[in-house]
Amino acid sequence: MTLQVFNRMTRQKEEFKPLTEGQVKMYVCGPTVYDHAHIGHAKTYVSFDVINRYLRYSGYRVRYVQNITDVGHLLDTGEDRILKKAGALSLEPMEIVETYTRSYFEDMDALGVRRPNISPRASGHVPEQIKMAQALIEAGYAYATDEGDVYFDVHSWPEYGKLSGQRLEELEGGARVEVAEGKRHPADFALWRHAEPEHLMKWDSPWGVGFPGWHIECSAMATKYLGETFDIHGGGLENRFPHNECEIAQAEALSGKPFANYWLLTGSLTVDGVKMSKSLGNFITVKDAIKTYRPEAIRLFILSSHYSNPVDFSEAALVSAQKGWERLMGAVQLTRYALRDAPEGDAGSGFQVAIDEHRQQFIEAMDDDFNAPQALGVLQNFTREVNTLLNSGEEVGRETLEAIDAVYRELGGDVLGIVPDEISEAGVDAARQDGLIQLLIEMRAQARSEKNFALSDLIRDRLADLGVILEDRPDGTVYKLQ
RNA sequence: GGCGACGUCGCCAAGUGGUAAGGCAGGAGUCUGCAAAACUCCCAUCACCGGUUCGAUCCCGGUCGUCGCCUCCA
Repeated sequence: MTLQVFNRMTRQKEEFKPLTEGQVKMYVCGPTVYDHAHIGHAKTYVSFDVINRYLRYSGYRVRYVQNITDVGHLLDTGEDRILKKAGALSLEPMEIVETYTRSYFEDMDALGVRRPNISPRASGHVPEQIKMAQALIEAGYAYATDEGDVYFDVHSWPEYGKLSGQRLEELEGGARVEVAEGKRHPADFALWRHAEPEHLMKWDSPWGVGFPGWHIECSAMATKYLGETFDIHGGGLENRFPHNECEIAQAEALSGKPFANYWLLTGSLTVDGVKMSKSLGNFITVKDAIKTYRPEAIRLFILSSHYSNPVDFSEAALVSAQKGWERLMGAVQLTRYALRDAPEGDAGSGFQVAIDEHRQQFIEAMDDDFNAPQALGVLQNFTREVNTLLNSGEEVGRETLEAIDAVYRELGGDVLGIVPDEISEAGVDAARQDGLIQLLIEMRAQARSEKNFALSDLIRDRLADLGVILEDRPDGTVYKLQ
């Protein structure tokens, strides 16, 4: 079976065929860097991270471009988000941009999100945006006003609204926005805005001093790095209208070609049933979430529902995800313990059938529009079988153990990013810590053999207080770090 | 009002025209010095009402409800 994806543009599941055999060009709308990222961002970017990872696992070469919006994204008051923040903190706008860009990558790194191949900034691509606006004017799709603003003329582009199913007539009726001076139609959107003298981020242009509109950066940068047509355009569903719609209009009006072949949009994250967003103030930052939960558990929580569905955040859901993750990791750890002094040879090779089966099921799930929740189910079923095997008392040879470990590393690690390569605490002397714990385990074993259970339980309890959990197995005692 | 989704076990969440994965929680066991972990067993007819069909949770229509977008948001 080949990869199928649900294309929001055509509203159906389609076979994925990249423009160039073996290569995928993907663009995902990135964040506006005026505040710390929240877990709503995490949902979108972890989702696309897994899509990126799975495409690579499937053998594709991927060029993944995700922009950083650092100019032009206005509040409904007309203020630039970044300028507003800069003014409030008496900082240069670019200090704000730098601070939150770093913060964003810090958070995504912590969540195990692989960095895009290119993270272009809007402010670094102003010439490209001006050029595109100019071309749109020349082609008759945009017009400049006396004030020095440039607007896209939505009526000149009959396909405007095709992604979201919006019709211009309906928009007119529902328009609550104050119509800017000089617009021919309320739905016309800005490609370029003139800057007032006190405005800090501004550039020269054929229409005077100003700054680019929000939507045009994505069209300009996606086209620059991926070409006039590329394979996948991603982002959050809430940006479908007007942002994605405007991107399409700008790019396709100029090129006459499809902007992107497949539109993959993620469902929003809600908190107590309400969308988490900066403007509502009900957001939980990634930095806060990581203080309480393992990054892998946060990933598992996000991957527990399909990327295109909305997901409701709750403490209970996170706890449940973390427990589920611990169950998986129990088997991973058991496998790696067994591997330490595994007998050579292919004992237990009958298990290879189960390995192949589950690997196949996992691939089938992911091939079906990146169905991570189902793939996780496969991994959990696999885990039950692994636990049964490793607790059976039968000899399991190195070959089989390595094959099991490979499943966890490749599917759980490389693809889903929830199984770390090494189970150890960062920043501590792992070897010394391990030695000390082993010493205590030996002392406790001695106490147990003398039936001194008071002492053996004391050792276990005191270690548990330190976050070291001991588990007695027929073949000895193992430990887990909490 | 318009556009787009969704409504599956206590919670989260996959899925299929032929009586429904998985995780969490819960109950009963096995194992254990006791635990923990693990394993076994138990735990849902899929919002409601019509229709199509031999048969629908999955297809169509309607009702109710929830959410997103239409205004900044990933």
